[in-house]
Amino acid sequence: MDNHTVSLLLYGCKLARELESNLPNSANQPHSIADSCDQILRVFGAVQERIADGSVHHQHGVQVASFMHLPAAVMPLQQHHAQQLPLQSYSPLPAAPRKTPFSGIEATGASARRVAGAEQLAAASEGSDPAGGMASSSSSQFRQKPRRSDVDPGRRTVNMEAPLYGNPEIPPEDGFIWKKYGQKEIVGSLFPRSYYRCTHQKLYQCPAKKQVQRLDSNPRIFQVIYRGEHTCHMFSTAPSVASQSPLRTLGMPIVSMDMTHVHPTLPQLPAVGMAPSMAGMRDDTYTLLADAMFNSFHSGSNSTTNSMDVIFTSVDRDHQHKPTWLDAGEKSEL
DNA sequence: ATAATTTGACCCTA
DNA sequence: TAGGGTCAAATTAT
Repeated sequence: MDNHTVSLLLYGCKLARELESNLPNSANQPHSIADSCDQILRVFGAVQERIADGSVHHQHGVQVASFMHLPAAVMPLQQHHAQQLPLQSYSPLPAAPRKTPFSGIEATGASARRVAGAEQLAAASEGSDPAGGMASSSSSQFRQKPRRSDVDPGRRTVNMEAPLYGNPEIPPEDGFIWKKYGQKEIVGSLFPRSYYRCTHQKLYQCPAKKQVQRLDSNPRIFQVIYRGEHTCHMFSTAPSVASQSPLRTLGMPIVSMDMTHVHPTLPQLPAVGMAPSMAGMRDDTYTLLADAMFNSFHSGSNSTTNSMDVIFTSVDRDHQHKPTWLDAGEKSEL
């Protein structure tokens, strides 16, 4: 059995372990479980095929890195690994496409589907009454005066439908991690408005905020008003950056640790989980590779020597900064 | 023990 | 002055 097949096998085992550990949380999300099972089956199916084919794909370099060669078919849905997001279903609302928090971001696989869904949910109401549905259920007596936030140029409004499964009162995930800091009853609105800020606001001075309010006219729909841009393209909070990556074609979840996007006043961050050799890596490709590998492997938090160390040790050794685990053809593409 | 959420009070703007 | 946005102590969850 070649390294690639072994890697696939280990990957399948990893998925199975994750399914097991997440089972208590996703017991009421049969689709999530079904997706995980399906993916596990596909991975093991691929292993079976490779064994049956006697496919020997001799590879040099670091064994675990050959996950990067996984066929696209077995890679989707892995945003779940990146940040333990509950897999939720979105029902797109008819609305004109517009800028969203995901604008400028391309992705493939489930990640792309999730983002695309959010894009489709983008409301046509930017610049309109922030109370949105409130207006539909209230007469002009509740017409809100335009406030400072209404003319905020950085404001984006998105309508998102509640997940099909789970508690419909919980607003759907949008790929970022938010910390709730307030809730207000809004005059003329049946539902309170919740205020969230990026969970990394303190650590990275990320200014991103959002307001979430259910529409009076359709309580299943959440109007989400985003304000401020994420500067915390670190760890697993943001779908993030760089659209041109070979990884996207593999459907890898991309979560950037690109330090160039972090607030300029910040000191050099300790880069938790990063091997020292990451620090000097400027090339986006390597950053993205690192992100993908980090997110793919780091969920097993108890393994202190994760594959990242192996990978970047090998990268470090390579003065040309070409990962040793890439095929020659792939190297030439970088 | 720590992190996240709730909620009343306060501040700012129209 | 009303109402939206934020703060921060208290409460709850993990």
